[in-house]
Amino acid sequence: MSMNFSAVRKPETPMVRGQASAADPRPAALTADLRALHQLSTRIRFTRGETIFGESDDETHAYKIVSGVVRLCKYTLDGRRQIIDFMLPGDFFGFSKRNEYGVTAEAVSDTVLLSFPRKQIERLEATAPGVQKHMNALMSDWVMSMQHHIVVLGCQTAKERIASFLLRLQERAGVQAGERLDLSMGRQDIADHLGLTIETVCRALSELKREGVIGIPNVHQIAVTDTSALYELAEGGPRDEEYAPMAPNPVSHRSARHCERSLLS
Amino acid sequence: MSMNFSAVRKPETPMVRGQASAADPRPAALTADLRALHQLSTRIRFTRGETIFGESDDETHAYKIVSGVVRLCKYTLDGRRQIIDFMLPGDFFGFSKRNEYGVTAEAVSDTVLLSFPRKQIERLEATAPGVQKHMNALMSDWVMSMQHHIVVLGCQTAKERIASFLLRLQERAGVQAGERLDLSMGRQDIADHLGLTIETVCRALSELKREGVIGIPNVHQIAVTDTSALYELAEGGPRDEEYAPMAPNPVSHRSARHCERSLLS
DNA sequence: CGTTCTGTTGAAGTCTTTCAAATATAGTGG
DNA sequence: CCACTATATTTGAAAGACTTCAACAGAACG
Repeated sequence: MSMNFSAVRKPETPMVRGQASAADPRPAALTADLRALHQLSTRIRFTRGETIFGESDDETHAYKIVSGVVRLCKYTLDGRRQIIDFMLPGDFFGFSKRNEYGVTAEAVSDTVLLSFPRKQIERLEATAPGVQKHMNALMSDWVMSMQHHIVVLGCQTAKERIASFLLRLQERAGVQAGERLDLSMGRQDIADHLGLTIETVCRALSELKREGVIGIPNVHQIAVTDTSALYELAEGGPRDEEYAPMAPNPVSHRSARHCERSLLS
Repeated sequence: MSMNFSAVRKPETPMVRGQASAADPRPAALTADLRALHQLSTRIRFTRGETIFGESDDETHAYKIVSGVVRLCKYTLDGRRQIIDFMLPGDFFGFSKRNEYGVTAEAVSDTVLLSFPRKQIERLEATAPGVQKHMNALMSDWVMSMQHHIVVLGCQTAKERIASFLLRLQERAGVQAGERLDLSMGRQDIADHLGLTIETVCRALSELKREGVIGIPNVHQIAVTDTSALYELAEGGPRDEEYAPMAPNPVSHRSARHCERSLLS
């Protein structure tokens, strides 16, 4: 069973749309290189549900999202689906330094993408050091995000997973306090991302709503009313608690009985 | 909550120990570069349970395993632990292009490592193109492996996870058919890697043993007697079934009711 | 050879899934 | 613009898988 990475998201940059922002904090030479990168791109549209590339397709292009949302998923032989991650506007995906993508990319909503020929990127990487560095940074962020998601899937309860998901989406989408979060993906997509069933996702959302942590004005919008409550759920402790003295309070849920932690060291 | 990647495993190379093998299929210049890399390394030992580096430690060194096993893990504020992956002899870990490691590395067994100063690697990357390529390949493999693990955690039952784990370990360790698989890690480690409890790990192993799929000569060894049975469990279908026509048979477990797959396209 | 740690098995409890049904939303054609 | 159909979401109730608690067995170690 073969697979590989092929997606990454812009680090901090709030939400650059199609062009490096003028307020980009990176050195001038670097942004110049990136601008060169953008010269190579072509605009493409995909409609809701459309497949952008398949897991074993030849990796000919990389993509950057202008608008819309894309899901990167893997299918098992018996038809189970795991959504590795969602890609939001400004995110870059579909490059893996390998021959096939390793994940399937599908449009969650109607989507506009910039398409970059792989050959061109590689040529540019060789000459423009900024591009190389940039790609590495993207990959680094992508790995970070996957590590985090492994923790979510490995250690968290349904409600905690939903909390993590909402917080991360809120951050990435650059939603301000008080603003509403747009969910372009359906409940089934969320379920397949978090390793839950659609019913469990619904119930967890309903419960958070009942508790007053979030509001659900309509199916595709969430209003986070109590961010710190979400944090406590998602991170397993109150916000801003700079690394407590290791396993401080008696843990309640999901196997946390292994706080030995190197008796030596 | 910050994190980043910092580990990778040699791709196909069965199990190089400390030095690039003579049978290395890569171009000569590349292996020369890698040889240069190895000039930079220092030998270090760690004893069972010892911490090699912490999640937020400054990323000063990368490591390659000569012998022993290392676990890369993340701890939540309330003390839950998730083992992102185990590193085996020949594996390279602890480089992330970021400032901190993002994961904690601990010796599962007594371990001998080669330690590479980060600065030196970077210098070498700049001059030796082979090193740069090599690092990218390692990172690419690492991402692949994490994507696979996300599928395991997101879609699989306890028994399936154990099957996936055993198969992957068997492959990586280069265990031949009939040979026994050495488990240096304890049951709790396996549990924390697979998002299960230690009891569930035991029960799943016992069941596989009862079914005649594996043998357990002693706690730290597994004899895989029926590899294809393990495959069917791990991959959700028989071995060598080149991409069935999408969701062929009625799926039994863990939410596989979403086989819409782009009605357009 | 006893103490301690790790692994194994049993039984009860919990959370999530599954199955089922109702409600809401979106899309279509009149 | 409305009625109607298809799709998506929500909720309930029962079943199931995994966890938790508890006790025991076995290996490791001094």
